[in-house]
Amino acid sequence: MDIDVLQKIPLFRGMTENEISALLKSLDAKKQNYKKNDLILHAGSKPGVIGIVLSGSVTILSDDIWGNRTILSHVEKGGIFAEAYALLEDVPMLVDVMANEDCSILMLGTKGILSSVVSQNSWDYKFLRNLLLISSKKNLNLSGRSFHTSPKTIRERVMSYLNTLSLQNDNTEFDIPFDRQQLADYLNLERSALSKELGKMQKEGIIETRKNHFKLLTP
Amino acid sequence: MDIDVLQKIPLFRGMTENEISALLKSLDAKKQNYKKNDLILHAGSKPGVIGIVLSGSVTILSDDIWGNRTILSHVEKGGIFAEAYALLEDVPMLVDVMANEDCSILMLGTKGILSSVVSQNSWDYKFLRNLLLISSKKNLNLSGRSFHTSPKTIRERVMSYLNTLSLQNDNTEFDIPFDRQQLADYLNLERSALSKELGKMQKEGIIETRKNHFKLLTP
DNA sequence: ATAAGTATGTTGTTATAACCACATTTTTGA
DNA sequence: TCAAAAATGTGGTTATAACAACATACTTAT
Repeated sequence: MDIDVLQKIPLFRGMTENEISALLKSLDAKKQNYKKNDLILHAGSKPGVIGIVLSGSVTILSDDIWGNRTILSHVEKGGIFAEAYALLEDVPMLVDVMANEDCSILMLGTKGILSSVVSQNSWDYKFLRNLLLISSKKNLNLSGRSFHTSPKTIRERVMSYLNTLSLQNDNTEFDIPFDRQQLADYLNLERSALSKELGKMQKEGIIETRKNHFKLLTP
Repeated sequence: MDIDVLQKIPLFRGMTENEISALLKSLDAKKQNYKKNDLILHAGSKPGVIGIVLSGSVTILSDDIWGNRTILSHVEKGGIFAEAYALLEDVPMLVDVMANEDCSILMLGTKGILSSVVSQNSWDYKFLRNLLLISSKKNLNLSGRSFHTSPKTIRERVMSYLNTLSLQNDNTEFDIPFDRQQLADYLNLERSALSKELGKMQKEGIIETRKNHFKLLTP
């Protein structure tokens, strides 16, 4: 295990090599390799591990009992998955985790990690802190998306999203990090329907847009 | 400040009275009262505080620049809000927090709480642990909802939701915690449209339902 | 037991988003 | 710089969800 690789991962930020190797031993770290489409964790189980993507990427998905598959998200190199399930030990997973391509995963057994009431060693406090930071970021992303996708009309979803971007940039003019297809996916819309609506909004003088650059107009 | 009241709040779980009062002092705790519809925190600001609802309840909402208001969620007594923003100190709030009724709020200034690399006292480790637990739970709830609301058709959203409940209960027969209106709100649907679809699904022999009891049939 | 109130179901209409097929523009790379 | 590919836009059609208005069932309190 290359400790110096791990030091660059957000989960291990601020930790010394010694702390990381103590952590790995203590949490029974196991590196595992998967082939594309291998099932890594499955819905209904309680694996009690945090998965860290060392290479490749994984897909979070769900198959329902009628056979429909839905892709929920991807986790890239350096990202972690299943951490919420690992911490809430009695909640069964509601999703599957599958190898999106050949990948290697580091599994940390977190059983009982939240049960001690005091910091026991030099790394557990940092580990909790990093987990909390990651969890908070995921939270903000999730609630932002849920916010943008709750309106029923395309217009409202777009407005909600652009308004947020404007706030974040503290400017009515800004770039978005998506192309049209990605924006449509993010807002749970059909691409061409989104294009159509953006066109209308321009004609109505509400926005100006070219590629991923947007300008909000308030007449 | 009644410490024994705080001990019942998840954020302070496992802490002694001494620890809680040390924490309150250290985090510059301030109790504040708000009248219904008072703005407690506003979009664009970086308050750097965790809000704890001691009595009453608050609403998380967003007003966009075109004047449309969207209600995002409610936080009841004992719940906390703005914690993700408090921890990610440079992210401006994307939402407003408003008093849903007369309420009293305990504000904790968390500035720099994540900057120390070691546990400094007897409460910070417990505090981080509780925050992480709360954050993880919010995460699971958020991603679950986002999952259930991403399909475009009513049928698929309902199936997704019921399938999850079935998994959680490890049974094809279960009760849901919503009435029809609440389920519609949760799935971002119109109530009568939901009723219609549930009726269809029963006729087709996919489900059986009466009130909030459901049974999944797989023919 | 009954009336009032609330929740749920039903029907028909309308608005709108998905979908499809293709045109146009932009990007890429040879 | 040109051809190919990718991204984006447009128009028409269809499916479906929202909406409105009302009927029925189920609760609750008196």
